[in-house]
Amino acid sequence: MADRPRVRFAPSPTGELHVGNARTALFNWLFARHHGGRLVLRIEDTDESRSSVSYQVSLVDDLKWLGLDWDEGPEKDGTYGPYKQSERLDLYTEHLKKLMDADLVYPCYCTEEELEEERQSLILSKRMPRYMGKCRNLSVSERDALAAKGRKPSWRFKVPQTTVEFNDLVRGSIRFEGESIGDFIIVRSNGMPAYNFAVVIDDHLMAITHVIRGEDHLSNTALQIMLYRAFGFEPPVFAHHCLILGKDHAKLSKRHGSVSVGEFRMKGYLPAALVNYLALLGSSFAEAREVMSPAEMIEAFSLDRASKSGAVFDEEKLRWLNAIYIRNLTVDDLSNRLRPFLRRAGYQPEKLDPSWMKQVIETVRDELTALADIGEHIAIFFDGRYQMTSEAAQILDSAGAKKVVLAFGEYLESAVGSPVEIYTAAIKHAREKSGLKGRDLFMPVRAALTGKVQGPELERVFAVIGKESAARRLKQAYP
RNA sequence: GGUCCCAUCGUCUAGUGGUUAGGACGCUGGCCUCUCACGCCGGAAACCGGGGUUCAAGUCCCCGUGGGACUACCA
Repeated sequence: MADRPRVRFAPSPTGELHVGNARTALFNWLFARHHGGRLVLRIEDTDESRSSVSYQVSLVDDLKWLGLDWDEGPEKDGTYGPYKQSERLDLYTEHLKKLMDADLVYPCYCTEEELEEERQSLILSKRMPRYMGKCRNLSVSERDALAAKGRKPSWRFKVPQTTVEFNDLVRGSIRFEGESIGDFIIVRSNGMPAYNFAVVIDDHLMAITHVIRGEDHLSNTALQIMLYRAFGFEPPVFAHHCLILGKDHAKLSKRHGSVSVGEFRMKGYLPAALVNYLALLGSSFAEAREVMSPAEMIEAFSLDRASKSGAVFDEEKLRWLNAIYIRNLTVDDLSNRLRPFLRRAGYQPEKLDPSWMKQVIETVRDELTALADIGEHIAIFFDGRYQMTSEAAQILDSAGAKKVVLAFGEYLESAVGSPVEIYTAAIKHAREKSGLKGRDLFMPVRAALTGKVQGPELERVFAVIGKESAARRLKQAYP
């Protein structure tokens, strides 16, 4: 293996960053960092109609959010730029000329309608739908005639009838027979390079040593290797990792639910948790540990531990990891990250007392599995927000419960001391007054105080709510 | 249909010829506890099928079967 590998992540800015692509980026990142190589970020925006700069911005933003930094690419100058395909057009033209001179390509004047027609008739006759090479042997006068009609040609590569074989780093030896491949377009009639053409030129010019990408590119590899051969370029090493699947075992897509990094971000997943989860999907590390820091992942990463079969995305497991990461955050960090989610839940974090808020967060953090869940957990701390559930009302609906709550409230009126002291004494008072203990003692207090039958330790809840608010709530429970 | 890839608990995976087939999520029983969560202890749960090779096959080979990807002037 080259001692300083150069790898690349080459997304097209035609949508939000998909978790599958994020995982490809992660694998490339881990590979580069593990081997002390370089990661190139290249924007593949040759589809003018689908690409947009706003997607490019969000893509770059999501990668940064995930903590996956690159060494060359947008915002990072390098000697192999530009790193955006739309800025490399002259390079493609130049390379097309080389193939023209070598007579390895030809112009194709077929319209999309004609091609579609051919495809349909091939399907009807149960044959493989592929381009049959109609324009391959057009004479000069025929070409001129077509051009005179105003037709702009696309350029097709003359696919050689050879076998293509290569060694995939995760899958081993793979071979394709040339006959099944039709002459494919390398430059479109609008002058833009097609994917297989642009990648080969860019990967070569950018001195990419390892192409690590999803299994969905496996069959493209054959076409690309043909182009490498046509140019006389040395192909890079290929590694095709498995795809992320949905519950139905089909490639993960929008219809399966959340698929973009942005969506998971909105739901309140921590970037570290998402990265950790993605690393676990379809790959394993030497030490069978599930929770790993980026440094540990870099250390243990190896492509030959990448699995070959697809991996079903399991949000439950992501949630579990996320909860662990949330618990490991400092309270200040958690508070900062929670702010936008609080706002979205209708709170005004900037108007709340920071130390009080810190106490609230400390109290509920153990039950938090995603940041966006914060709203439902902290309602009990706000007088105007907590609501009596039917289970709680049921608890309150007994003579014993009333006795407990009244006694607890009675003590509060003249109580002095710290909240914990007051709480402890009030409970003691209620116990003595009612003769009840355990569940019968605590549940009524909890129900009256929070309106719910479950939640954090009562003592902590009381400390956060405070004596006055507690007294008000008790009165409200038994007006 | 064609080409290519893949196949261990429901899910993510360990396993590289000899294991009681291990771990994690989820599920579940218990402990902790006023409750939930956290935490701790336990449980159920898998080698797609058939042929070989071998003293021995989850592991190697072949054939089925099943699943997936690709099959665009998208990447």
